[in-house]
Amino acid sequence: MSGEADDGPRRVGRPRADRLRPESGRPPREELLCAAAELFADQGYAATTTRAVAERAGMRQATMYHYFGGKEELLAELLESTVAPSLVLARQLLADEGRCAARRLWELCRSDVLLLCGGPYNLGALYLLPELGGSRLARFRRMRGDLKDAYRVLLAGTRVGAELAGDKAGLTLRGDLVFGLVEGVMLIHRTDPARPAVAFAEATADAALRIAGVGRPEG
Amino acid sequence: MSGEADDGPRRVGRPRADRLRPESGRPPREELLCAAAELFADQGYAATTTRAVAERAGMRQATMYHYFGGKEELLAELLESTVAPSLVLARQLLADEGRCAARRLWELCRSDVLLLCGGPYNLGALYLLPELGGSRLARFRRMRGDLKDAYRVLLAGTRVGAELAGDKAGLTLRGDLVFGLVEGVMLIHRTDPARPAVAFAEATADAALRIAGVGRPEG
DNA sequence: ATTATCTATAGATCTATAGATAATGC
DNA sequence: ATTATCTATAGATCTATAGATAATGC
Repeated sequence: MSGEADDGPRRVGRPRADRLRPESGRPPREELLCAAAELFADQGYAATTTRAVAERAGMRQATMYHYFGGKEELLAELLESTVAPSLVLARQLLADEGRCAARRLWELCRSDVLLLCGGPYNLGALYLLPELGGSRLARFRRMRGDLKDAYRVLLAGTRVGAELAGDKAGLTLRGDLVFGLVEGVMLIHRTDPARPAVAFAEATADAALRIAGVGRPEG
Repeated sequence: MSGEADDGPRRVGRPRADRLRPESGRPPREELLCAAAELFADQGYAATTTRAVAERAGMRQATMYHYFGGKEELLAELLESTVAPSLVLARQLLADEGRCAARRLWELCRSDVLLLCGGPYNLGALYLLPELGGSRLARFRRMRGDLKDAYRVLLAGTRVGAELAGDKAGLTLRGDLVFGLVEGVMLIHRTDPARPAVAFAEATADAALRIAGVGRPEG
């Protein structure tokens, strides 16, 4: 009994005004990112106002600028945080040359779908925003390009990849189709978010290998 | 020699101000729709202003309201005009029970991709807009749902569909994956619009049948 | 008279900044 | 003193309407 409440608001700075949001406990920066993720995915980037983001995070509009330089900074950070884990996994899988390439490709697909559809917000929908052409998002686009390359390299390592070794365009096409499926299923998920994500991710990975032209590899 | 210029501007009403746009000759309503399609697909719906649409169509902002009630009306008309031809084809194919279901499914996929990627503007990108939840777009959403149903019915008619006859959820899942691929490849097309659309459409249809679990049917 | 367009603008935003305020920390 | 927040607002939009204008049609 130290004389203060549970998770007592022993926080520096002027207290917040409305207590509409019930003090999530998370740091404000994180609250802002989550609020932005949800709103961007739901209503789109351009249609989301800084006021909406801030107020969903429990603070007034101007306070957001204490943490972020503007809306675009929020978007860039969200996008990069979404693609980064996939890229880490992709590099691990690329390096793990002992294992069957088809199996590694399957794992990458599964993990990607899960990451994009499994979270509390439909982060995957961010990939579909038309604003991705923006200049500050160059780093994200590069990361996404690297990820797509990883898909292609893994595909090239499969039995089908070996068959297509001479046909560079054909290999790129198949890689793009696989990558397109993985990103495309996020649209499906948006339509029907009730479906269990894990089974959906595995079914998508299976389908990706069928596109590639190899069957599902054994565990 | 009737005494007037080529396609002489014998048009009623006050002449346009700037002659920045070189008189396309098409009716203004159509010019507006094309301008909107291009801008919505490129920059997104919310980020596109009525001024931008009107001026790309060669008129002043206010003049747009002579033809459309507002931005949302433009979007609704564009979306419906995009999905309508697919739906017509889907119904024809559903009725044509004499032919192999897999072959019909292949044709639907091919035609859809071509329609969405092949046009002068990337109309397919409109499907990805987050604004599709809006109330005035209910009719479009219903049409899109009907189209998805057609995919499912055609899939059910294939050899694989017969195998899955008992497994309703499994059949829905496969149908969604096929439909997801077709819509997803538009993302790919956005990244690389240079690739020839016809070959791309056929490759996507092939991939769709591989997802479904049937090989490419003969001509 | 009818039509298609224009100019002008009211009203409603939205972003980003300036400066005040109310906590804790020392 | 430092920090996180607030209030207030300037400046820049953007939408939609009102009303004028410049053609053709009769």
